[in-house]
Amino acid sequence: MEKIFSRKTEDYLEAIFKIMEEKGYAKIKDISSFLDVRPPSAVEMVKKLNDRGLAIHKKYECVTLTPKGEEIGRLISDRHATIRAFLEIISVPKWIADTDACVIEHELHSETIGQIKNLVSFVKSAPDNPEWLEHFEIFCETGEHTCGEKKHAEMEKAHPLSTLRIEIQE
Amino acid sequence: MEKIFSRKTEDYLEAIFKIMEEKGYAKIKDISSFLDVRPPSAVEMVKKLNDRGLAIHKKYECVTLTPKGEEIGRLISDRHATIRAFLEIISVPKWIADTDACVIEHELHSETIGQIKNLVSFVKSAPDNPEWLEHFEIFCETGEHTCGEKKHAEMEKAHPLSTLRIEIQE
DNA sequence: TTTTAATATTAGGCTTACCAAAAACTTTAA
DNA sequence: TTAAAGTTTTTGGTAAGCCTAATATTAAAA
Repeated sequence: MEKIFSRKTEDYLEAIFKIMEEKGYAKIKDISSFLDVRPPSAVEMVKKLNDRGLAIHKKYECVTLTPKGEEIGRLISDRHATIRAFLEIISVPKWIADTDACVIEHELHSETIGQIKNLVSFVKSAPDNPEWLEHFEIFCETGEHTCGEKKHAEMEKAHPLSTLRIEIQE
Repeated sequence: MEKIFSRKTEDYLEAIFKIMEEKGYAKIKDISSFLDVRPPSAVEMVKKLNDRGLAIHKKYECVTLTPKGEEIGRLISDRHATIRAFLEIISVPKWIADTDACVIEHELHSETIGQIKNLVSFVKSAPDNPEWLEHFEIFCETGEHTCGEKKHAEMEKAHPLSTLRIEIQE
């Protein structure tokens, strides 16, 4: 599938998809509060989705997705889950993982998403919690390899996770 | 640093930063071809950057960055390198890694970038090419853990890398 | 059933960032 | 030093998405 849809189009399709998963249909208000926009914005976009055959909507009635719209909604939703799972694996706090997944779920090449998916599968299906993940976590705290033979003098210290940093620099 | 700058603002600052790294200054044409936009677009944005104290530009003259603009340009440029390095570690082809890095280098929480940076450091500073990376690559091809004890029947096959897929689904 | 509250829609406007065409300026080459 | 070529700027327009305020419709409560 070529890149055809704008980021916002995908956002709306994903939102409607998720709302429909729960309730079977979506109202304008559901969509606008899900995406944190005002109702007129949702109306406008839903109208476009309808015209493009991605959603079905008649005035004052509920919104549903066409098969095509649903396909895209599900795809983006899956990407979201994949990216989120990956971010959690590398110890990004859940709330950040979720919003950051929103940000990067669009526009990544399928190859990239595929590899992230692989990494997630690799870790989750590993015999146990793989050893290197523990090593990684220790590395995050200390900047040292537990099993380390070489010392890396010129190596920067790892970037510690902190929930309290307000001013953030990298 | 709070999120203040639009994605495009950051793109322009990064572009000017990189061009300046090479030549010491940037011309409108350099910027517009770097970002693949037409000169009037570059002129327009450069004017804004100038007004916001991020770049210096007088009519018909070269563009340079102020210290503040340079700081941001460098930050984005670093993020780009980090993300790209990560994508290459998980076997995303270079050309995809590069364009995808462009896409996700903006708007990610510092915590997230920090953890990706940690992962990259972790792998690159590891005593050798860490064992699990090899395992991961084998996993990508076969969907199996080499050292695997448990079998995961319900596990999906890994998503193979393919340079030839035209139609892409996940 | 009628009033009220909630929701949806329209109308009109804003901002960002893009573009093409034309005009202004620089640089290069004759 | 003037003409041609190249670059930059201005002008005027477009599209996507968002907003507020006002209006229309539906749903709920009296």
